[in-house]
Amino acid sequence: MDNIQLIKGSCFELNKEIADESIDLIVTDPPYGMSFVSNIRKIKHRPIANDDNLLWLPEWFKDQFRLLKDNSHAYVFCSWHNIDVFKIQASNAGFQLKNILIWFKNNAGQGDLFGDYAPQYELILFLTKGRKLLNGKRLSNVIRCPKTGNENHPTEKPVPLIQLLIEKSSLQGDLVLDNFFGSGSCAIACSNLNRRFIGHEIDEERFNDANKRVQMILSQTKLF
Amino acid sequence: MDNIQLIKGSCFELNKEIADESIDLIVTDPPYGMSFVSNIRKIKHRPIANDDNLLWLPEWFKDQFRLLKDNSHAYVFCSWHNIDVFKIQASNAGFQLKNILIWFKNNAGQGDLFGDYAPQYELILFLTKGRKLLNGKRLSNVIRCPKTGNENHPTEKPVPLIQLLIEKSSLQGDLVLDNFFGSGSCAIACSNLNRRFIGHEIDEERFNDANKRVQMILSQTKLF
DNA sequence: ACTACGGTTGAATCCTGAA
DNA sequence: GTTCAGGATTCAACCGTAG
Repeated sequence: MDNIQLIKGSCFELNKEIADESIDLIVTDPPYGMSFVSNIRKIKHRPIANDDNLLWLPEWFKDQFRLLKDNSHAYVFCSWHNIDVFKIQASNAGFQLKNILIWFKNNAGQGDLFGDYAPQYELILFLTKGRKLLNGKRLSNVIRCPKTGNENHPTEKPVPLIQLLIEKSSLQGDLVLDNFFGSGSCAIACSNLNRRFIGHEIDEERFNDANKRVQMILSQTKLF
Repeated sequence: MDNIQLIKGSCFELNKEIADESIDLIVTDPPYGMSFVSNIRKIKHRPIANDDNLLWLPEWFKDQFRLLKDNSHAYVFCSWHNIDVFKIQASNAGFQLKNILIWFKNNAGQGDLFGDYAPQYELILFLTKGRKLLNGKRLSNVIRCPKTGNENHPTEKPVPLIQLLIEKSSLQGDLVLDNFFGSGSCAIACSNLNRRFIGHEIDEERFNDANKRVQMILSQTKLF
């Protein structure tokens, strides 16, 4: 059985195949519910699946709570636009919202150029099921990390950022779940840190890209 | 008539004396609804009035909306603990939530030392009534500013931070409202920037302290 | 190690014009 | 009138390179 499992398909279906309380850590970047299509690039990226509404969110959070072991952590990215919905639904599902972390990016986004402040952060819900201590020294809830990304994955999360979260909340050999792995940053972080990984991605093209990216890392790892 | 008016009493009552659409800008730091009593200091500070629940929030936001001129801005501090309530009630009152700013402090707070990330920011709701452009160059929605404060006012907001918000969203001579002026930072910022100010504080001791602080600034200003 | 400088980028929103 | 789709737009911060 592979330690890094990338599965193509809908997490809403595929989660049913995962046993209750079998996951040590959740790190995921779900659709924000913003119908986001970047307009900055000449070639527009494809819309993000399930990004047009958040009707799936309540059941999804409940499923995450079911899958996670007791005394474990979950990190869920979101934006301030829907922070109220994410916060309320995470609580409804049984999670304790322990903190809201700030991913403070290197450069700002666009938006209303004259009537608004420039967006330069994203939020990360830090959720707990039971009580678990964080590894290592105490960190701030404002985390500075340069953005990565490309035309195919404008919402890609930096591997170093994901690695930080994984190291704070899991040990080697632990099983990490990411229902929306997108560009595959979490899989790569898990590979780098010797965590087991199971992830889902419904978009075929994104799945293939991430698969290539991960396979390249895995093959490099084997070489040394 | 004084340009800087500090009024002792409940804003819920005293707002009734203010005419509709007579305020150019709102900058305020209401009770966060956390029943916050600091354990850090030897002399525990007195509980914050109206901090045991947020039942007053819907009507308060509606009143703020009534008082504010069209095409104007409001800045309301809050913490992530109740961001959902603040966000929803601000919208219900008619405001557009244009952004959520991050006040990124220089040093972190306490809290759960082993099971949590250290709190190092506070949130500021950036609300609009109608459309108004920001003055000056485009700023990030993450604002770095060192924390100030003392034993009497553990939640004191830095004058430079308040001045930044006031300068972005108002002109000289404009009238700024702060229903919960606490340590009086907003009054001082207004004095420094030649804005008119009207503010309320229900706690007698805090009112007196702020009054002294402001009178000292005003008397210094007159000397030169 | 430090400074200077050019190149690149951005989970967006507004406005316009067509339907 | 109203909705909707598509195009145009900021500049500050950061990075990499060179001196």
